[in-house]
Amino acid sequence: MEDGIRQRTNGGGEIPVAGDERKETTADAISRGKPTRNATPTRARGLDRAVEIFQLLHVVRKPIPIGEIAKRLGAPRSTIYEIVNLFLAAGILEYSGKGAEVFFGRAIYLYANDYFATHAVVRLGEEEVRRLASLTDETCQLCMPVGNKYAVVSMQNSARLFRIGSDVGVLVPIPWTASGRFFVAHMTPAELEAFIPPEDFRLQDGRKIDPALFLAQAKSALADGICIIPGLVDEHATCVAAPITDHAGRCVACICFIVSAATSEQRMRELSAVLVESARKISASPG
Amino acid sequence: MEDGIRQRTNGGGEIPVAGDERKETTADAISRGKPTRNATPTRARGLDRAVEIFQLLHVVRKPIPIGEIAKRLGAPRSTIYEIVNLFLAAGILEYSGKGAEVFFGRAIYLYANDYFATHAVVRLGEEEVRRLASLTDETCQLCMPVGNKYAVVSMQNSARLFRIGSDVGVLVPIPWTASGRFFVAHMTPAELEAFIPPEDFRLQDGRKIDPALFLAQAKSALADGICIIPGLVDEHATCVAAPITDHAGRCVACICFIVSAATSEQRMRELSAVLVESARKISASPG
DNA sequence: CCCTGAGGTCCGGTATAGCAGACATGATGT
DNA sequence: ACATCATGTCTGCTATACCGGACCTCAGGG
Repeated sequence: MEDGIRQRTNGGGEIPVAGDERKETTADAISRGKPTRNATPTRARGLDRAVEIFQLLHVVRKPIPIGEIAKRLGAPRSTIYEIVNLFLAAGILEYSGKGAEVFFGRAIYLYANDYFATHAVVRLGEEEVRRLASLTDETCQLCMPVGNKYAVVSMQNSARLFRIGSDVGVLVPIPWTASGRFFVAHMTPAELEAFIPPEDFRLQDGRKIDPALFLAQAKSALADGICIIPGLVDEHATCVAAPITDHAGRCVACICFIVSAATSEQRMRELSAVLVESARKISASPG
Repeated sequence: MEDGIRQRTNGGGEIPVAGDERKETTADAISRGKPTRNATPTRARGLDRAVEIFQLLHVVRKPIPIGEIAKRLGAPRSTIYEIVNLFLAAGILEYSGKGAEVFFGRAIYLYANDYFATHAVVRLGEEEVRRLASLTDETCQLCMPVGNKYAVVSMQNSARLFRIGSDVGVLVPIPWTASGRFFVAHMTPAELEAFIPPEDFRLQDGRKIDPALFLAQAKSALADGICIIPGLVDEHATCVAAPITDHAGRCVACICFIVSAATSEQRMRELSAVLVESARKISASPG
């Protein structure tokens, strides 16, 4: 499934992935306003290619031929073969689908297991998502930031199902939902501008979000401990989110509901209370 | 492929991790009897370091400081910092635990989700493991090969719990269990010798397994469609496994019970029948 | 048949990524 | 106080990893 804003890559060197910033290497560099303007189309190194391959596989979400990877990345075939073969041997990628196609491998799966085991937030968060969804019969999600996007880590649809744009695991621009507000609430306007790719302020339906308004919403959401934003993912949907913080008080995840915009104020208050309670419970835990 | 004189770049310091063979790149190369001769301790490339980092994190199974990674890999600190920072920016690794420690990141988790979604075997296998464990009240596992080891992908302990040596995700030498038999049953003795590191034929209690006997057991297991081996993981445990095959008939996973060695023959037959049935059901599915 | 376009391998040259090691900093211990 | 150790950054030299491109095979399709 293509999600809207894809520009067909017409023989170019640009990766067709919706926003990514693999050029920035250190965490510090992200907040810096580094223009990333690199003049010469120069030789790339294997590690960068590797990351690009992972990101590409993630957005296509299905096995693709090795040659296709090279084509989409605008990279030399020989190089991609070399790298992919290395990862195949390590089990990080594996042949999948019809013969010549590759995808993520078992090793990745095991590594994710390790991640899961050490992260109480994810473990407990997924539990809470299931619990809240069955308790309230609303669509509930656990979201976490990934680079300059965020991802739905876990989702439970309500019985009276409501159309949801995003799938589990897909990277979504931060301005697109209420949850995103919490991930940037601590930033200055300059930091925000450096952090969010400009195109991410454009919603799926074409409307633009004003960065200043966005940041104001974020600050006020942080102060309130809850964020309610209507009409973002969908004209008829409202997003309610509460922040989950680590021991240092930084927002590391959000738990949220996607509800009908027609939901009564009374019920919104109830849902908010439930979210805040859940978020607090998870935040308290170590990890 | 007739010229054996190709000098595969075989450098790289030895990683102190129990067996790994990331140097062999193609599936074909695995069956070749390359002795992994290691020449000069030369400069390693970033991609190899990256794989080593992943494998190290996987075996320690908890966040560790970046400097510690360098030390354990015998790699220059500056290099490891560079690579780790790159992966931190991509969300593949992330700071975790106390400040300076790093571990697998959210991106890995999302990639694993993609893997899971495209692999019916894993999805259905995990279901079956839960079902069989509750049905029979025995410890049940789903196992898959990873490189020249195998991993427990999913495990459900029985109520009357029985001491199990391996944890989910840990890489285990193939000769150590009944399941392993199926992964190598198609090989010739020469292929087997090239594939399994010699030290893997030594069990935890020090006993050695004869490769010839091992292969004989494997062949007969394949013919029977079931494999019952007592006293491998533990003197008082017996391993029962059935193979799950892909559309081409190759064994891609095993589902197995770990039961007491005192289990009656009658019950072993019942358990075997259940396993075979489950394995057949999963094998039939596409993916 | 030949032509095209896949998948996959191999090779030599050169831009550059990795290495060694210095340096700054902040804990910790005695 | 000093000594020790760990984290993290930076720099210049040079071994080599990436690249371009040739090459082979196989599978259609006309």
